[in-house]
Amino acid sequence: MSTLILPPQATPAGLAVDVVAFAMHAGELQVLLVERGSLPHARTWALPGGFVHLNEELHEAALRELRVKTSVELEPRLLEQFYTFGAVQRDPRGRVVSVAHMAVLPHGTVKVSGGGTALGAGWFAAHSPPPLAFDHHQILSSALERLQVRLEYALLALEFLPETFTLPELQGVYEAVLNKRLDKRNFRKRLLSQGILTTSGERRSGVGRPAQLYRKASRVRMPGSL
Amino acid sequence: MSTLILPPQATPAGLAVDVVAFAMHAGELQVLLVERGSLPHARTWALPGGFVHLNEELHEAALRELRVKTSVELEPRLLEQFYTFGAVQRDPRGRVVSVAHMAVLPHGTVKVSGGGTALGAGWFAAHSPPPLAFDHHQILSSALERLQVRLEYALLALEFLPETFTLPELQGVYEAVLNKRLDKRNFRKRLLSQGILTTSGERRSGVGRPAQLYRKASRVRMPGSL
DNA sequence: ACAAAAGTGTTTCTAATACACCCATGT
DNA sequence: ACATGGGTGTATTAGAAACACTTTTGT
Repeated sequence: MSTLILPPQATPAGLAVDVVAFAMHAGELQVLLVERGSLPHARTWALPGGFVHLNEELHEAALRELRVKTSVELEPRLLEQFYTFGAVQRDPRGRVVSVAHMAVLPHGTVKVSGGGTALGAGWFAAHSPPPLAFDHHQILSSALERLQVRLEYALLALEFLPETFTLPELQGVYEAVLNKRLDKRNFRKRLLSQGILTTSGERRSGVGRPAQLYRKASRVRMPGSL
Repeated sequence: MSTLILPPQATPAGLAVDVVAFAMHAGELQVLLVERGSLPHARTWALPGGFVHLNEELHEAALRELRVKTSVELEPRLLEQFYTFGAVQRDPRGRVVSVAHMAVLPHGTVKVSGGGTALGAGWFAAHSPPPLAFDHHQILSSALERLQVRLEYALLALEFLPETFTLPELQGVYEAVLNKRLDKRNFRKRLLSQGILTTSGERRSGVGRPAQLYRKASRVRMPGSL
């Protein structure tokens, strides 16, 4: 396997990544956007993203762009590629394909600020975003769909919360992501019957009756075991 | 929105597409492979694919590569992007990302031959393929998973068959894709209760009792209608 | 007549839904 | 005491799964 050069028909397209980073704030599903500081679309809100470096894996590039452009410090709890947007005219500068990633940031990720070429960064309601640069509105819609599909599957909702949380908080994540109300009793039945939560024995105070705290079960219960 | 040139940090990576084209032959799920005629991996089986042209949409490139490399003439019944493989070292020639597509070819797609740089083309058992070039084994596995997930959803199984077909044939598609046996009675109940099939009134002859022919319902029955 | 493949019903179990009241705490 | 939010149980329905024999044709 000798090292060859790319053949002449290889298109030197620009290779970019964009990141749709979700988090829960104020009981709402929010998405992290940056204000572009350079052309095209200067001073327009956009998804954090940029060009992939030559010796950088796609997910590394996504992580780097997220960190540099928004100054978030916490590790994303999930970061996965979900679709590649490659329409010929999607970027006025030339042929640029963007491998779009979806990220979930844990609770506590609030402070963000611009970095690199971004003038600023901020959180916006994911279901009603401001006007966005390029085809980023399409990318966001597509990410929302994927997030909704993956919510049940794979305990994804837990990634939005701190280590311990109450059932009403967890239900809030479901409702914010699915953008609809759920029945409290059925929700609890469904979640608890899966055996993936254990009570943390403690209670959190506030207005009204305190809620039981839960955490992810250290070892997931197999069907048939106690 | 003026036309700018790509900034210096834009990586000129090679942009390729690969196509995992499935079809049913001899009661088995098969995948279309080509024998590479040039380096690297010359004389190794690989997925049909190649570089995207500068003014070509991704799905157009996938369709072109499928046609040129394998000489298939029929239109794919489904052709959709499913994942982008971009590991830095996946191609010894340099940085090449491949937007992988999954295709379903209808019944009757049998004759294939090499074209372009492909020495030959052929059908192989999708669940036990020969050794493949690059990371194509991983791409194939990934496509199989996606195919299985999408099988129920969207009447995908019908795309493997000719316009009219028998229920045992349809069940054969499910069994071949899922790689497991299904119960005949439950299968028929499930499919017929969806109201998406109508009998074609005719019967096909062969060994044993002839089977009823079906076709996709011209207008899908809505819940509540007759 | 027999071999081969198509066709057919019932029972059981599980999961989803709809729905209304009592409980524990802070003020 | 009351306002606030947390917690609980039952009945109904729909879909999934398990399971064996009869029918129609060609030879």
